[in-house]
Amino acid sequence: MSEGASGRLGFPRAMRIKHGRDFSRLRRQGQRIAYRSVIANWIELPADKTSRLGVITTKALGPAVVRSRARRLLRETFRLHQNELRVPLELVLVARNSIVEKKLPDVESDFLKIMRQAGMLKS
RNA sequence: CUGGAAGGGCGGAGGAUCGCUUCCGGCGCAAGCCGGGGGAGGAAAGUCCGAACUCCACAGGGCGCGAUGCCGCGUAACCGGAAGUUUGUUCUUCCGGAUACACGCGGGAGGUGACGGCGCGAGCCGUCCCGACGGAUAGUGCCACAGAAAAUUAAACCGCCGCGGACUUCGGUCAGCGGCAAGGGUGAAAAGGUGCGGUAAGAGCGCACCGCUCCAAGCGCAAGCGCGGAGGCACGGAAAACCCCAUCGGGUGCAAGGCCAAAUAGGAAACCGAGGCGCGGCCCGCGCCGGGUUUCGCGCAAGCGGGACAGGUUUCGGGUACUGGCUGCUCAGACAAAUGAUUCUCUCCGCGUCGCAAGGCGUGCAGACAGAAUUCGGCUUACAGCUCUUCCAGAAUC
RNA sequence: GCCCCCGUAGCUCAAAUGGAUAGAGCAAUCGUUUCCUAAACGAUGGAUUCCGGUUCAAUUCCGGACGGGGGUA
Repeated sequence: MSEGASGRLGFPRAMRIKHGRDFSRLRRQGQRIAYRSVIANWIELPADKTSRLGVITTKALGPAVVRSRARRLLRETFRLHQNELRVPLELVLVARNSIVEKKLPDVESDFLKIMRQAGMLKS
């Protein structure tokens, strides 16, 4: 059913959170953990659904080129590690200021630390 | 060769794997899958100008408001026409329009800022630089402080000169009545300047020269320049104060505006025509309301759509870098917003290190500024490094 | 994306149509008082966001840049 079962690591547009009400629902009702460059809000989904991701990069982060890069880093991180999740999630990642100078491995380690702390990773 | 100034050009190349997005073709009931093509910039930025396009009313007239203001030439998207081409209202080329009160280039007043030259001097000439440049004689107001006086019959504070008078130590002193714009002083600015004559002292009062104003041969498409002549000289500054004159501008902005399956609330649209109410900043004017007739559609979120032709290849011509044709590929289109991640090779540059050197090794996100959002032209700002042209300075060589 | 506003000491505000020393409160520093601190009193320093232009003269007028804030589906 889900692409995770086939081992592929795609991230098409259908897996993105687009609506403002979805964002505000997750920010208000979801679990929340912040670590270094990332804040995560999430809600667990039933096992037959696919995970969805939304990314928030505020204007305080910097100009457009900086915000775009932060968004791409967070999206790439989620794409590479989506199959390691124990259950599907609706997830919102918020970039913090410290992400600006970081490279992909740093962001990956921050993300995995949060997911491990939340007990969301497969053992 | 090194450094500086001004003005141009470029802003890595090729590949692999994993992703995103769009178009075309194929498969599939569909979700989607497979193959192929495309996928950020010179500033995409700031949103400072202007234009296209959109709807509001057909965008028209007046008032108000805003903008622009020497002259000439040039220019985009867009619009129209013709020819060729295409399944096509597709695409290409040419011609014309559109327009500048966007902007670019050139020129001319002006400033007299910098340097140089000429002249006793006032001043003039040359080179470079700046150059938002209608009107101060349409009117109203302003020019602080200082100064006697700050703008129109200019003006006597210190002065200069004359007259008669008083006093006198016979040098002059004092007050009075007149004349004078030369000198001093104030100021950003004091009502032409330099000299000679003239005079009681002075004054364009007279003369020469310089400047100014007016006329003007001739030159230039024009702004304008100006041979020559006339006038004793009038006209302070500021319109980036209000304002006057001329010209231009209606507002709105792709979050404009258009189409629409399903669901929800129950109305909505078109036409007819007396009255009431409202609306561009305001008016002419226009819109809305209730009534009748006809029709089934409208608003909101989603979706569709508005939405894209600018570069590269080959070769030819003209040039200082470059640029124009020919050929011919067909090429971003998202909407919590694609254009990314990892990595290899090659060159460029910086740093470290080894080496006499050539170069080797290591290191730094190809290393700067920066990410399309309706389109086009311009302006401005940011920018590692490479590179070209011209000029200037220094060093070396002939 | 599009459309609008605003910039004066460290902070909050002045300076009416340009005119000379840019002012006030709080804060800061120093001193007096006190055994010490606070309060009080006295004194001091500190600013027109930046770059050009107009003008004799610019916080004020004009142009540009920079920074900050707001509206709009």
